[in-house]
Amino acid sequence: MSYTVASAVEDPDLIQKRRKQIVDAATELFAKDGFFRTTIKDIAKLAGVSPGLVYQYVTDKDDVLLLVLLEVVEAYARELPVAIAKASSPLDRLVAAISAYCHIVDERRAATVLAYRSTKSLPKHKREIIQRGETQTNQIIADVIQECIEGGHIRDVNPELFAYQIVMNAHAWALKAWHLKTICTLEQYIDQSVSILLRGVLTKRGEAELTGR
Amino acid sequence: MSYTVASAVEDPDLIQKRRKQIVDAATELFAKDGFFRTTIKDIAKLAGVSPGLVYQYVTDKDDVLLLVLLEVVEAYARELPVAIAKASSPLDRLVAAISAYCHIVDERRAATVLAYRSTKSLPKHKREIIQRGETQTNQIIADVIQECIEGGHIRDVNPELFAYQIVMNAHAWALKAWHLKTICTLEQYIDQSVSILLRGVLTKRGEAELTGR
Amino acid sequence: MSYTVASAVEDPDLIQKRRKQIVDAATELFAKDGFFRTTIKDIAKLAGVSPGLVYQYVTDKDDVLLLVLLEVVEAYARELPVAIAKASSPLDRLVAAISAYCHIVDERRAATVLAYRSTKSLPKHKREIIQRGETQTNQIIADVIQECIEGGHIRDVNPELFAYQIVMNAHAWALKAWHLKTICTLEQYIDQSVSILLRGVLTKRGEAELTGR
Amino acid sequence: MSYTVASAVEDPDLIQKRRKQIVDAATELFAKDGFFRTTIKDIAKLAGVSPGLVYQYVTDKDDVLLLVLLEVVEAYARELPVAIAKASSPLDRLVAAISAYCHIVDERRAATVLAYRSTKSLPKHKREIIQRGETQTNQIIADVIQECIEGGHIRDVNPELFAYQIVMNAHAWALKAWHLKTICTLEQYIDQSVSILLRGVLTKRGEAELTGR
DNA sequence: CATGAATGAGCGTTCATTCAT
DNA sequence: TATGAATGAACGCTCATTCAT
Repeated sequence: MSYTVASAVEDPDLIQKRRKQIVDAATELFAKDGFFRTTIKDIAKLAGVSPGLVYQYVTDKDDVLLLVLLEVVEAYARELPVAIAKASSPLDRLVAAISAYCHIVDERRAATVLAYRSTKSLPKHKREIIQRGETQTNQIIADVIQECIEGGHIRDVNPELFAYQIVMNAHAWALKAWHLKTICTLEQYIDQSVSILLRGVLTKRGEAELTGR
Repeated sequence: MSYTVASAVEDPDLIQKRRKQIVDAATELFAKDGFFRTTIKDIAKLAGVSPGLVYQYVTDKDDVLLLVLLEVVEAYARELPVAIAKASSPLDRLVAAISAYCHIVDERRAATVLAYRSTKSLPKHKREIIQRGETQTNQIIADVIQECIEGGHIRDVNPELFAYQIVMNAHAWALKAWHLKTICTLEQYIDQSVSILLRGVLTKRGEAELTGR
Repeated sequence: MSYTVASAVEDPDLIQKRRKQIVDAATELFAKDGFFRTTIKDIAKLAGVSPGLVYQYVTDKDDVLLLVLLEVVEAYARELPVAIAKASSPLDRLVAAISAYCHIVDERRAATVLAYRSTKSLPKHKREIIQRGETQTNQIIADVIQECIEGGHIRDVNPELFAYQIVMNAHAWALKAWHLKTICTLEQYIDQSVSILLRGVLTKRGEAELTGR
Repeated sequence: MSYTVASAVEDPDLIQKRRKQIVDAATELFAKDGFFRTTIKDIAKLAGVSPGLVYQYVTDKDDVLLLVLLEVVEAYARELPVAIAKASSPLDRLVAAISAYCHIVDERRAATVLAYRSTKSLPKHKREIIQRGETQTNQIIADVIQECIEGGHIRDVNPELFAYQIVMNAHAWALKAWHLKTICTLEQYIDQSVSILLRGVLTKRGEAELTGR
């Protein structure tokens, strides 16, 4: 997930501190009002700095968005492996992945929606940085799937594709929260997701394994 | 799907004709450049009318977006029932729904992505009009699911929730086309979708029914 | 002196009218405060239009400057031939050129100074448009000089170079008006200019010709 | 050429050293990019100091310009007398002045152009400091002219005015270098300048004197 | 003395919207 | 009805200047 956003300031600690202020404020405002309706002045004000200050840590308004989306993508890449690591068997890892992804999304609903709304507002090059990050996170899930296939726990589906279905299923919780929240809780959503997504691919052995508990 | 977008012009035929010009142009441009980067002038030019003319058929730039999204939502509501009607058994209807929805999405990839990006740019009231339309379309699928459950073809899942999973699965084809297109064709995508989503919920009877052919 | 400054407005009469308003206002302000200290808003206000209007007739602030300088350069190209045409002999034409150029400069002192201050503020390409116009005007004088040389009225100097000296001598009246005005009138300036510049190059015949009157 | 640019620093040696750094850098940048397009940061960086440091030796950005222009004007005042002193007769001194001024200009073409572009950017008071310096340098030439007149070498022209013509003739070499350089060398330029400017004012005696060699 | 992060006023420019024709 | 010129508020961004360290 390599990227560099240029800054006029040298001190790395200061850069980190200021960028956090800016990104936090921007995330909140972008999520609430959208990228285009949010002004740099709004962000600066909420971050408690001057508008000019922002441009010492960022080249563009685009860059602010990039930083915000990067933060989201990195949070996924950071938290998902941790959740998976707790499970010991391949199948448990897969269940954990489905469930964990939904939880991570739930914690960052606004930011996840933002990613869908705004990634395309980024110039091609910056957009690709985000997409690369996304693909890498998906790969983590695809690897678990691959492992399950090789272990004979689930049948031979396209791992990448299945990973995408799991991811999209989780994202749906954020994208359609306005409605889903009216018909079920997060835990119910996860249960039905696991039950449908997983049962659709389990082998006999996998099935036995899962119900044996 | 009731809504009214005010117009200064009286003649309903003219309103329809002009709005079609405007909406067609806007759909193309919004999809390509996004709502905020598209100007009323751009739309007018592509529609072959003057910028002032637009405001005789629309109150706002927002209104243009509303009209565009309404058109998308209505297309779903129009085409989905047709596709389902061709199938004779409940289970076939469900398979048809999953497949048809993917096809409809594929034909309107840009517009579907647009809906995700831009619905939130609408003021609350207008946004709800769109969401209402979406919910109605989902209901069509939920009804098919309900029918399958009652017929004992699939087990007792939450119909609304399952409908959402089917819808999101289709939308994913548009939202992640940039990557999915690199790993499979639409038909492969549909196959794996049906296979996973459906197998996850089939009852013994449903299973027999499906493999019996 | 070909050039085109793009305009969003179609009607040529309107373009001409508005551009005149804008250029007149800009010329006054640029001359008084300089290009960089003058804002588009200042220009618009003095021209009696809105700031946005300016950008319907001009692409850039640079373009305003280009238009202003073009007007100056064209005024030279327009008025100089007229003044020269009145004289019947080559030598008279040369005297007329020296004198006329000074008068033209005097009438546009501010604009002439502006050209010296600001031409370099133009991007290379636009700058060259101006320089081309300047060179063309110089050529008019160089031609008269050539004619005088061929007629044996003045000795064999480099016509282009001598033309430049005549031009610079006139420009000096604008560039150093702050001081020259304290030591002589325009007519005195012209007299001494003619007397020095011309006497320095006259042949015997030319001398006789001139003093014979 | 009295002037004082205030400084927060006391040590005169340091002031001189720092100001030289600043002025050297500023001269280069102003000449290349113009006063307004050059930022204090640019200057500081090229001078190898911090932006804040600049403001310890200067009150204003204007002040930097003043210092730069002062340096130019002083260079003229310093070098011209030296060149003249070498000549022994009044007429030789006049020829030397014309020639030397052109050489001095040639060595500082960029700075000379800068003076024309930017002097007016100075507030009235600071501008007058520069103009005073300029006038003093001109006086040096005017004095030589006066001497020539009194000695009967040249006829009775307005010394100040003639001095201006000589100065402008030299400045032209810088101002119009973009074109003059394409038609002659500096030496050719000087030759034609001397030949035209001088021959225009020589008395019989002066003429004899000059051709006698 | 020197640094460089921080400020904030102000500029060029865009564009939704209006309205005379 | 339709046009398109005109408006002006608002935005992204720059940079001279200040000041705590």
